[in-house]
Amino acid sequence: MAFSAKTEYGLVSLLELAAIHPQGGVLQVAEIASRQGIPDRYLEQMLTSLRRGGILLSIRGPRGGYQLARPPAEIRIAEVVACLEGEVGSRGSAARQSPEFEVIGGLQERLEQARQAILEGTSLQDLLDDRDLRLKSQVMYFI
Amino acid sequence: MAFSAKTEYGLVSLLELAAIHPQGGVLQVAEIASRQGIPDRYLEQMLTSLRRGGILLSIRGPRGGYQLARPPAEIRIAEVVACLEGEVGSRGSAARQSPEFEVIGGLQERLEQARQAILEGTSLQDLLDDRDLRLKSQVMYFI
DNA sequence: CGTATTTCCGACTACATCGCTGGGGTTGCT
DNA sequence: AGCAACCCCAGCGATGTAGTCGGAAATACG
Repeated sequence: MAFSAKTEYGLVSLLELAAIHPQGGVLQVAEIASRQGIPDRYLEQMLTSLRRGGILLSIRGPRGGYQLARPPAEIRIAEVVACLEGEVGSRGSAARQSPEFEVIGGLQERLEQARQAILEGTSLQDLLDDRDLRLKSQVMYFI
Repeated sequence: MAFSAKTEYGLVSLLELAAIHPQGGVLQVAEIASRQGIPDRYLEQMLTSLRRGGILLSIRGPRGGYQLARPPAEIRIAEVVACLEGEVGSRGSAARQSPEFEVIGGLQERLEQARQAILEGTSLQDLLDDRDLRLKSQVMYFI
């Protein structure tokens, strides 16, 4: 199932920050937003969530911005997604109590576990490597 | 990710119908609805979708109702889910075109494929077996 | 010290979707 | 004919999503 815009925007921003992390990179909201074509006042909220979740650090004032709190290899995507689309409590309508509903619930659990396994097994570094691969093959195409 | 109520209700109804399929079972909307505590006028719509999708057959008039169009082993859950939560066209917001967005898109594709693999690999018969197992162990508990 | 720049916080709006209800129409058994 | 079931579709309230806005707090810089 698709990510929400919140989650996409947050992940894209983390990718940008991860790309320049070895240089201790800091980026401003407006910078990321204009580069990715995202409304900057909206992106602000996602980056704030990520800071509250301990994934980003922020620097206030002029020449401020955001940077990763840890190296990309130590940031699991599961953590990021939980941080961005979480906080919507009260899961569904209390799950009916017939054996049939329980069976369906079990199926949903298996689906959720499969999803979680992928998100847990993917780090920001993995996505960064993927991006670099795409970038490189695009360059190859130009030659 | 969680199923919508539409999908849950549809699957539960199919389970009820599958349980009595060997007897060529037919059930009426009101029957299923009251047994599962679902609003009957709402359930009607799901069963109509399933009929349009070729998963159910309907019999009109008095003594009418719904029955499976095929044996439960030949009904894959993927088909059912597609039928129930489909028909929402215009996939998202045209997917931004930066390499970073493409990487995220790739991740979403992998998630979707994992989900689809489970749904494709599960038949209505599998869920029915699961239900019978739960039913049996509940009986054991009473003794 | 003052000002400009940046993040921080919370409220607000517009729009879509979801879960559900209702009003008839059609079919077909008896 | 008459009733019992499915059929179609229109609408409604609640909720969530995407995006906007106004202004407060922090801080680099002249």
